[in-house]
Amino acid sequence: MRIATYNVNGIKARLERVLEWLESSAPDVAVLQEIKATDDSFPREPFEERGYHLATHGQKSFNGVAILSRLPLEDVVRGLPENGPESGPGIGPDGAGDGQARWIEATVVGRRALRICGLYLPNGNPAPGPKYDYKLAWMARLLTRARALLATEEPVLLGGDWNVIPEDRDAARPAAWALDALALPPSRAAFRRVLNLGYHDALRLFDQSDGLYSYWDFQRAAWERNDGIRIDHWLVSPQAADLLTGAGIERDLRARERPSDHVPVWIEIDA
DNA sequence: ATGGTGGTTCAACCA
Repeated sequence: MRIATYNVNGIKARLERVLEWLESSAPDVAVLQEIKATDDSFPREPFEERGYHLATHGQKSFNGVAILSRLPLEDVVRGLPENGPESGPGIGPDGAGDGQARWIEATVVGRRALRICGLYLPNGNPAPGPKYDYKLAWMARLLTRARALLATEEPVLLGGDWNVIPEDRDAARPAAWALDALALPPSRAAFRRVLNLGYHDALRLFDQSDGLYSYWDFQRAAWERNDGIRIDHWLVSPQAADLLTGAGIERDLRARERPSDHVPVWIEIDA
């Protein structure tokens, strides 16, 4: 089964690109981020006509996540649970913990049942500040959820725009990101805490090379200069890692007309 | 230090 993550940066503006990609890449399941649409305004029909089941968790103007699947989506959960008050600030700058639509999960049953989570982790800039506090609090909630999912001993896939550059080798110009919320040590440590639970960075199980990027800024000709970063990831549980047969980045999509600033990252899983 | 580009919604925010 081929499973992909794609930050589309606006489903309405990107609809044709996304439909082309579904045709050419043919993922069985896809998690989308930054749909920037409410559940009511998401263009469902083009996806359903192409044989995809669809679950959205959207909001007006910003954020928003979705899951597409050729197989039915079961037990859909929208929103990341809050931690208790003992675990630190769980609310964002707007006072809303789950007011931002950044998390969706569902089960897809092929030959195995897979729990698939799509996430759009807060950017966190500028750091320090309330937005960075929100990022770290959100990552603490994510860690709690990741731990609970691990306890099921089922294959779990955490895919999306993590807004974390895990290591310096994941940036063309690491020094330029040293003080950015995507690369600050607390961001990297919170990302590693998920790995330390036992999850694996799927791409790194197959490719240890430098120069693997999933995002190039629209500004300063970042794509033309290959000034990229790797921030879109699949973190997979041990039971899911057992089934993995490949992973990759669809870099070429960044060169198309009116692309997203992100490209899809996929995994292939024997399930 | 600033501004560069793009999406959404409609002056400003987010990335």
